[in-house]
Amino acid sequence: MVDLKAQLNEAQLSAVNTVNGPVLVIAGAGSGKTRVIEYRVLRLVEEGVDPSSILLLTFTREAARRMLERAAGHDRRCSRVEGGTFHSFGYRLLRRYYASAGLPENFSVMDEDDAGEAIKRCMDRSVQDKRFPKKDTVRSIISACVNRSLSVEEVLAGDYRHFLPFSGEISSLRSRYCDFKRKNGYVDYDDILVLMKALLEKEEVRASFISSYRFVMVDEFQDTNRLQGEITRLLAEPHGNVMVVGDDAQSIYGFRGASHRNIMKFSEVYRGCKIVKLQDNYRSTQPILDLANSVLRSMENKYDKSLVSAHSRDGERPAFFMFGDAYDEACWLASRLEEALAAGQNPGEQAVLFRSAYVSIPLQAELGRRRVAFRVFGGMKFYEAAHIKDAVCLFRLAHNPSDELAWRRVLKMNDGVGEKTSERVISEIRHCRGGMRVYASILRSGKFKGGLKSALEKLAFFLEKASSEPDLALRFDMILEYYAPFFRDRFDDWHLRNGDFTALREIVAHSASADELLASLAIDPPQQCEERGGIVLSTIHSAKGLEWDNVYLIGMQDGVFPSGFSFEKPEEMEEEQRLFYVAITRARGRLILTFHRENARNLLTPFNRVSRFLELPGVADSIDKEDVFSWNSAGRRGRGAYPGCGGEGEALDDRMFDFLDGEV
DNA sequence: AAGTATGCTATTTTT
DNA sequence: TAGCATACTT
Ligand SMILES: Nc1ncnc2c1ncn2[C@@H]1O[C@H](COP(=O)(O)OP(=O)(O)OP(=O)(O)O)[C@@H](O)[C@H]1O
Repeated sequence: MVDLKAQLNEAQLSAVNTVNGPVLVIAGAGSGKTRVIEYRVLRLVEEGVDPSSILLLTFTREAARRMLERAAGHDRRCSRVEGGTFHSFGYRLLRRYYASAGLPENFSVMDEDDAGEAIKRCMDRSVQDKRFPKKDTVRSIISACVNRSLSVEEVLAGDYRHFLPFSGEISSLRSRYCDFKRKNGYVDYDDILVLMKALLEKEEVRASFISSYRFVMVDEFQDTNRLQGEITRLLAEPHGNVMVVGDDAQSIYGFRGASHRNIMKFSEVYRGCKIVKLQDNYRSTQPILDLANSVLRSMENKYDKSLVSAHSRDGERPAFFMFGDAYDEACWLASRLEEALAAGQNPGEQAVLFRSAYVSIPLQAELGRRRVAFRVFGGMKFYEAAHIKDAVCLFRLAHNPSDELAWRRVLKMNDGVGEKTSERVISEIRHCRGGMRVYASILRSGKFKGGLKSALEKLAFFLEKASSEPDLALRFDMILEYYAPFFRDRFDDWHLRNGDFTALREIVAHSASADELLASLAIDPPQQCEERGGIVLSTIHSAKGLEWDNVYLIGMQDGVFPSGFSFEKPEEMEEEQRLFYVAITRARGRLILTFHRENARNLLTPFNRVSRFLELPGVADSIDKEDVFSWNSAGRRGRGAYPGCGGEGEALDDRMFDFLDGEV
């Protein structure tokens, strides 16, 4: 038995020991909320609760894996606890009850790319007006409707005023898109939640499935949306044993329909629930927390928190550096990281965080040049690259020949085949039923002529061969063989992209089934497939819940962080500020912020001012401004006299921000 | 008629 | 840099 008292403070202990009934744990960053879940799982299992009757819902699958792994370190049975995201759990539910959800057995999960293509296809028929929203915008609008439980009009009125005249058109497009999904057995991300909720309301499912989960825990509850809140309620209904954990000040997914409403209303929905507040911060030194507190205090929405280091840990004050351009910033940081590694620091304890993925590109180039190992989290995912998507669509087609979106992509790989020709071929096979042979025979039938004919014959041959190969890795090899000529033809840099296939093959080889593989590519995309270890480069969003000894927050330009898209929207500005709070509180002992002048982002709006967050009351006083422009890639010191950029420890003042508007 | 080359524009965060 | 509209080519 693990001695809980040695691992947890009193408040944590009371949360862990409240086994029955609803519990709300609400507390600031680094106060040990995740640890509460970990030890509560452990305690339940050690008490003899069947691990498979415990359900742990987290924000990413990785987070669940980490928590359960740690708990399993104390008691191996914990690894049998059911854990994952709402989406991954929902997917499993749909696999089991597909019929009740009105889905065919071989339904497939669309990623955003697929959803966009499907919408475009539904759009072609009606829309002419140039001012009509683009397919990706339509997708966001439709998604917002689902995630925020609003009508198209309401979403438009809130965030897309200029599209209000198209409200009717978008609504009908939405229903055409839904028809398309239903006819073709597709499920998009939002459908997973919608169908999941619908299933959980069915008697059949309640009796057999829900009742097998006797303890439900949800982490990061401040970032759940309305549907997820409902789902949580339904899961907990039979027994009321539900623990939710979160920090309203860390709500950073409002753009995706999440609302801290769920966590704020929890105690109203569950009257008499146990509320646990954790006061002590075990993660960071007090100087870092002082900065975080200043950010919290200057928020419009008052948070009644103040983070206090549990052991009054003192340490370095956060430092701020400015650079003349992105390259200087990258070189300086790369050097600093190299020094840290040379001094024996663990690369896995160095994290570079940024608001948007593109900010990290110069640093990636520089680290690559210096052969420093790093991993990237967030931003463009590996599986979204065109060549990977091509290979995956070939895989999908071999697995399920009624996958219309995969057909479109695969057909268009051929020269001379575009929108119209692929549509023609698809209309021939659309009403096909049966196995691959039926589809192949249509491709070979005399309906097609010339180059198209031979292309389709090759495709038919490949599909029959691949679909009859049971071994997934061997099937994947066939796919690469078929794809190779297209690949080399289409991508000049194909030799650079080749390594990705090796990585993809690894994933394929480790998958239990084609269904599992395809679902996990969509629902739980591998962030990246390169080697483990190395310095961490991550968007702040992807850094949620994590911590490192040294954190470098780069790209502190106003317009980058906070994002310029949010300037006019107070609610989004608050979210940006919460994001700043999240970023700061990832650091254990050292926090460094950097700014670089942008010379040529585009001619209209280079973001050359320092983030307004650094001007917030108390913030400047919590940060040491280091020598400005004192370092540059040429290794020169003090690149000339810049007004207001002088000496050591000088407090940030307005001049510093203003001079940047002038020519440097 | 359909496909493709070219040049313009907008460019966040993610299950 | 990708996606889209437009003009050009087959
Ligand atoms: N009672 C404790 N004694 C010592 N260390 C603790 C205690 N509780 C938590 N910690 C440590 O504090 C750090 C932060 O804990 P944890 O990740 O659980 O915080 P959190 O509240 O989930 O943070 P966040 O809100 O940022 O996700 C971890 O390194 C954890 O091991």
